[in-house]
Amino acid sequence: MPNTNHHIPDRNSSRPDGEDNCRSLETVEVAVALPVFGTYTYRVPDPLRRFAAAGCRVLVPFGRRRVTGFILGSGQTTDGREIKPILDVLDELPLFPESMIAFFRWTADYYVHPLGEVIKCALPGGLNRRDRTVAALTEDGRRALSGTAATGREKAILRLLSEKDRSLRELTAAPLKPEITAAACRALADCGWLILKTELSGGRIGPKRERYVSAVSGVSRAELTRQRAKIMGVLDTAGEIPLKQLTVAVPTTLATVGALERSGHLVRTYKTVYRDPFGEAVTPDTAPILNAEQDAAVNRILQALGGGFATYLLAGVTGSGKTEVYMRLAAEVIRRGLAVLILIPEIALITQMERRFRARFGEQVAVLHSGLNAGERYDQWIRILRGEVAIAIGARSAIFAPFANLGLLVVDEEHDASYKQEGSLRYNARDLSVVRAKLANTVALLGSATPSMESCHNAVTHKFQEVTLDRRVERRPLPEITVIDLRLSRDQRGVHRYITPQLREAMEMTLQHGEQVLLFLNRRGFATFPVCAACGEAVRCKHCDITLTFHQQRNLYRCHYCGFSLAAADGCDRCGSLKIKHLGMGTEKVEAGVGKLFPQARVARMDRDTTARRGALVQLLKDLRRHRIDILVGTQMVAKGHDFPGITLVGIICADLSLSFPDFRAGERTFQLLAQVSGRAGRGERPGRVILQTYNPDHFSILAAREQDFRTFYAKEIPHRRALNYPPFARMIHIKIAGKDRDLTATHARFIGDTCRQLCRQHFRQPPAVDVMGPIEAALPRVAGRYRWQILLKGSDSARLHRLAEMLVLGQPAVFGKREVHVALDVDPFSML
DNA sequence: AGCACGCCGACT
DNA sequence: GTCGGCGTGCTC
Repeated sequence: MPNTNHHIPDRNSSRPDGEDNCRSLETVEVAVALPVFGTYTYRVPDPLRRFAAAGCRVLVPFGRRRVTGFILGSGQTTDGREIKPILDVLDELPLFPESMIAFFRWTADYYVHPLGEVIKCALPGGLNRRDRTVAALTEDGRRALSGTAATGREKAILRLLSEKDRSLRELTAAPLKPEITAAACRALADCGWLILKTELSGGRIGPKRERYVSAVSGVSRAELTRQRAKIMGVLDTAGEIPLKQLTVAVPTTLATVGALERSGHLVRTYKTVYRDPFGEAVTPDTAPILNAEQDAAVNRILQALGGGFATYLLAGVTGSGKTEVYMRLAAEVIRRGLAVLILIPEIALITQMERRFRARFGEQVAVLHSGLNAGERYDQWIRILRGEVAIAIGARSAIFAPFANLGLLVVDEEHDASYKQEGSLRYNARDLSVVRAKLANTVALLGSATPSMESCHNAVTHKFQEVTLDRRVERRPLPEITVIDLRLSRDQRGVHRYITPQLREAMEMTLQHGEQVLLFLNRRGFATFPVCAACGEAVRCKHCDITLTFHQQRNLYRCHYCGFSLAAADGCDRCGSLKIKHLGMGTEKVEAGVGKLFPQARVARMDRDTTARRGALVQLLKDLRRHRIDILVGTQMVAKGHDFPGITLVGIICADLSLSFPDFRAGERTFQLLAQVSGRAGRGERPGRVILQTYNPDHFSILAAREQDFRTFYAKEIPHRRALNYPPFARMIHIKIAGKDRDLTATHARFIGDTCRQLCRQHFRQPPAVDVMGPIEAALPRVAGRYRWQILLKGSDSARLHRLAEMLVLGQPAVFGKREVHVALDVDPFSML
């Protein structure tokens, strides 16, 4: 039977008085969903008063528009200013608990981001309602289109509108003719050729309503046809069922059902249902017996539960059974009537974790990630909000899950860069989890085999409590890692250059034993450095300062930064030669080479190119598990937390790629990546081994990865961080400046740098200092046609750093107000490319 | 964000 | 002289 939607009883819309003391607010404080700092006070008209509560969305007048806002609480008295009334309350019940408002405020403050935008970002998408201006052609306008009164430019606008009405935003959007401006449209409206009307748009996402049918008893069925009698028979046994289910049971038309309704035999009703994001059902499991180490870890953290705020760092080697620790703690938290939030870096791993949790905890689990469609996401949110689930598992955005009674926050693979949101609100969900735990006065648990430098430092300085799992479950040994010096095979040609004899031998042995091999190379495509053999010119991107990557499968050169591509058949851009040398290797080349070396083996590839299609990744993982694949070649995607029981050999093709990144975290990332991918070996019955090929066999990141010991790495890395005053000793805010005009962007970058230095001189006369570094050109000076500059603010006093950022955002409108140059702040940056 | 206000160059 | 370009400021 297909997965049917769960039925939810509809709530009684008349709320008992006194249920919530907020519901008598005369004025409310509202954060609007716009890039506006500060909040606003609105009056609540009498008829809306019983609906207005903290956490509800409202429609408010703002300037001459209507926008969505969020009620934060009761309003402040404004000094004699006009107070406008709210126009509508958009939610019957609050969309988030009042307790989360302090968390939203903290987030907005820390990341120097407008509060309303933070809340909008936190909520499931598709809820925002706002006015938009729509242009429609008038009769006069239609005539002007064929007449001579209108100029060419005016006719271009009118022609667009002759097809259909269009919003002003759509008309003035960049890809459409740049000469279309809002002002020009307004001028046409003054001529009477078009009219501009205001429409309320958005907010389409909401509960799903499904049609149900049920029989009415006591109506004579003597006259019914056989078909209709059969329908009634089904309803008699099934009771109230979804209409969809009825039409499956009895192939029938809606007209027949309608006729039966009119004759009074059945009634149709609507019910709110949840859209179900879960795949196949899972079989329940029972908790396994913990080993002594796991048991000790669980007990230590159990003692902290209920004792207020604390952060625990669970440093457990790969395969040490961290998930089981999370599940034991979750069980206890749930037993106490509290909720558990679990953050996982990637969707593929969420699915794995979600299945394990559903096997243990059944229906009490919700998921939140970008793989859900808008409706599913909304429903999962509502289930959490109503307290119908006790566990939510999700990606970084799930840090905003609307629990009012959190008892534990878990961040798995806490070192993972995926917790850092890039884009407009650049938050780090791992850091926010500690903040949220503090505000909820509860425990945050950060788990990793390769903890970040920041978390290690917090453990060393006793801000975090460290709990370790040093051994794998069932006494499985950690894989033995052999380091191979790639410099020795520099003279080799073709595949032998990157598959050394040692790796090849190990692969042969593994395949002979019927075991699986994982080959890791952190670069996709076939060749990463295509060069014309005739003129020596590299194949470059038109819009970025970077060489393109050759993709054999699609026979084209592609830019991994902006998506630009060139057909391989066209040859060299400069001299037209068709002879292009494919230097630099990616996973595609490794896959091809390995296929030739082991023609009898089944080789598959796992990278962004092969997993882009929905469901492709899950299929790949399934094939691997069922041993339909002998050798899997992949990028960092294979390094992350997966449990591959059949893999006994991991080959790291070239360990150095991430080491050469121009970033102070390059060493840390390299260590984490190598230790993690090594951890994929020997997770089943048979022990694993790793062949690690590198040009830098003596680099401490690589040596530490060989030991699979984050403490070794930490001890070596920390002096560098201290010497250069990098995190964890200092905090940083990264200012990114980008624009299409080279000179304008550079000039503006210098202006911002000068402004920062001036503010520092004015406000921070005494130490501790805030260093303003730059502006310098970004490591990739041009991406997608935009010139990029950056300024780094660095200081050990986080409060000062933030004051500077705030002064920039609030007190220096010229910095951010330039139309041609985009300026963004990145607090605690992860990647500084 | 989006809209109005206000200040400067190039046109009827 | 004005039209319309864009920097600046404001939205309860």
